[in-house]
Amino acid sequence: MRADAQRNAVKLRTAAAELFQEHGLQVSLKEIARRAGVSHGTLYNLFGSREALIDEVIGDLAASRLSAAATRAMACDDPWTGFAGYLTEVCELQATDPALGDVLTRRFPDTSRLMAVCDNSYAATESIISRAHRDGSLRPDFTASDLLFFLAAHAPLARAAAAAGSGAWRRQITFLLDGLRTPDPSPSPAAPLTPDQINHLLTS
Amino acid sequence: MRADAQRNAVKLRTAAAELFQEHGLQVSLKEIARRAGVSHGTLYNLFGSREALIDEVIGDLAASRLSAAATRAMACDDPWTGFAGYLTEVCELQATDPALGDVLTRRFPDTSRLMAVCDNSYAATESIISRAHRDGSLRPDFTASDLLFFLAAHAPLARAAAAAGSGAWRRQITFLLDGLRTPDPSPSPAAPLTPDQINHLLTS
DNA sequence: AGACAACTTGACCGACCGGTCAAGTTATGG
DNA sequence: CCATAACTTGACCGGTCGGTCAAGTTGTCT
Repeated sequence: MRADAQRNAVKLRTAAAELFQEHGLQVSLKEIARRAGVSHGTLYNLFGSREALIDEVIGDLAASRLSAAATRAMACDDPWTGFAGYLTEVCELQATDPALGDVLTRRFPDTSRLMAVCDNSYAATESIISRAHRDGSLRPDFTASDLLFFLAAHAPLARAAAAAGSGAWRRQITFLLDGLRTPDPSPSPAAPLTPDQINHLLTS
Repeated sequence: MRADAQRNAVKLRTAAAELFQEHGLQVSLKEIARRAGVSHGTLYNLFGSREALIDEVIGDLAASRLSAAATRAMACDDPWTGFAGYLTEVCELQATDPALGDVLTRRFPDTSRLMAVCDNSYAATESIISRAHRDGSLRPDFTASDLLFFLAAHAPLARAAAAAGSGAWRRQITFLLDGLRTPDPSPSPAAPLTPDQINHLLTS
């Protein structure tokens, strides 16, 4: 790769990272090129597709943040505290960084790394949840797909609230957590989604 | 108004109603005109703006459905059952009818009737909630704005889930309700949004 | 220095959107 | 039956987007 191409790639990556974190993963590619001070043709040359760009820019970052949250949760002595902390932390990431909100909702099927990140994260979630199940602190009918459903639903509003300087979303997770550690849970009225189902539901 | 104009208005209204209920209130006006078998110029002639069309098509329907749910809730002997039923019913409306999901989230500021519907609905919600507060069955820190926040967050996913034939959203409201009737609620970590704040947050 | 490959550019494509308006059509009242 | 006001139409405007590609530029290697 020629030196100038390398420079442009760097400019594009940083512009993309900025815009992704500001406005989510759907920002227009032309806008990214504009911010990078480069023709949009160059962007297509160097990356070929939005997915490739996303993968390069967000993949590692998302992987490290999510896995950090997961390992922190598992390192927690108390399974419930670990679970609650994990949920809170992930919501915080979503509120803070629109790109991460989009990552978890799996809206970008053709990003190989990112999908792997999702899968890892889902698996980690399952561990955290089942540890809390065994502990008896988490209601037994709550599944990883329920958590993912919740996260997907709250990402946009958490983002909006955070952008407005409000922590209103924290109230929601407090309510949810109280519902999840309840000693006397109501019967759940429907079967949980299978991983395939929620995957399909989110990507559609 | 000439007879043919009247006919076209009817065609447009029904086409709009269909598309609103299928895809939400943001469908393109040209698409509505297409489905009505009429030029889009005619749509602009007869209604002038998307807001006017929405108001005419959705206003009454939304008002009647929402107020029906609210009166049913207040008619309930047990305040908690009334509250829980109201929440469930509204979620059901959102899951069933994308247009109603959009109504509650106040995304259409220039629709006078619809905004009135929202305000009425919000007031009704406050009554339902405060009745349950007085009763002691609902945790005291839960406000109407919390409910609206929840509804706004869950509308899109409930819709998607329902479209996929899944009642997964019912699980979420079960968790929430258990968190709301908890005898030993956690302290809420942030102030609730004021009506103005949540209004601004949703319309932005 | 010069040649050649690597790279960049921006015009261009087709598709959407909301919105306007002159010109043509049609209902209707006298 | 016809004049006219009411109405409809679709081309057009300016804007967005993703995406392509011929022509021009520039780095690099000998």
